Amino acid sequence: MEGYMEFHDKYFTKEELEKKFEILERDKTFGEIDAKDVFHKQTPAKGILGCVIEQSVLGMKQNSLQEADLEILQKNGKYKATELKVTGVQPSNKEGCKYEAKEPMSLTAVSIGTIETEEFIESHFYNKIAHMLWVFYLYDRKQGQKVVPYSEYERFPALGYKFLDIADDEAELTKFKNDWLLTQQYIIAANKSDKPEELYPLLHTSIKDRLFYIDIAPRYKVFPKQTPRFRLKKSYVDTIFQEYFNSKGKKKKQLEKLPIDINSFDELENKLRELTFLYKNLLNF
DNA sequence: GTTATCGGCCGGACGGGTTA
DNA sequence: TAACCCGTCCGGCCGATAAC
Repeated sequence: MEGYMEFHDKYFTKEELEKKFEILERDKTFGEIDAKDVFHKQTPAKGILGCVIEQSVLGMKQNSLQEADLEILQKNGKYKATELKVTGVQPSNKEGCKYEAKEPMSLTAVSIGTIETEEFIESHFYNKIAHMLWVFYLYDRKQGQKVVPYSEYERFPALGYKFLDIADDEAELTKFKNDWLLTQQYIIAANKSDKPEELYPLLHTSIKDRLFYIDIAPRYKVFPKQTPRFRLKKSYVDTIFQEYFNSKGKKKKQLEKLPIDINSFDELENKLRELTFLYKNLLNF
């Protein structure tokens, strides 16, 4: 099919998407949003809410291709590959906080055998996070309900959506790059040892204290075969949600940011050491 | 100091789709 | 058709805090 544009229904302008997604901001449940009745015409499976968005909101056909969900037309006439992510929030007890992220967001595999030779800017990981469109919903437990069965997902209300272009935010991208490099370097080092297979399982444990925005799960295991995957930490997912939810309706309000630019825990520790030194000298003075 | 309770996080199970 | 891949979901552990 090279040379031909295969038929796809995933091409949109940003304005088209915003128009179609208005329905997500009107306090509707997914059952109400589900015009195509995906809930009852499709075998209950994980990711059913994503299917409702794709089919009932965007009018796409069911597809599970291993490629970006959406292509969004830019001002420059080019299309921008964008990942659609549907993620849940739950009621929060934290002060001044109605909802909080429910879970970390899994992204893509830590491909051992590939990541070693990748450049960050061309990596699978980068391409997943560069441009995303997040849809939020309330994971609405009934009294005493720990887990909500799939059959009840249709009563979950949509809470809106947010475009997230990490690729366009250099400071944020630097932090993700740092996390990714720690992962890559660990795998490279493991490969150089006598028993790489014994070191792969220790990946996350070994570097988690230095990871800023991502974590890695599950642990590498040969049998039954388990391959580790990058995830956005729950705390990161929550930050993005709060940023959206707090500025919803009102004029945009940025969350407080550190006055200095810190991109890794190493840098943070250095800064703290500087400050400690500074204050110690002041006190001795 | 010791035990009970809670909540967050780690990491692995599940299961559908894809690939060899 | 079996192994593999990957996104979602969730059990259970562990550390913090409360209660004794």
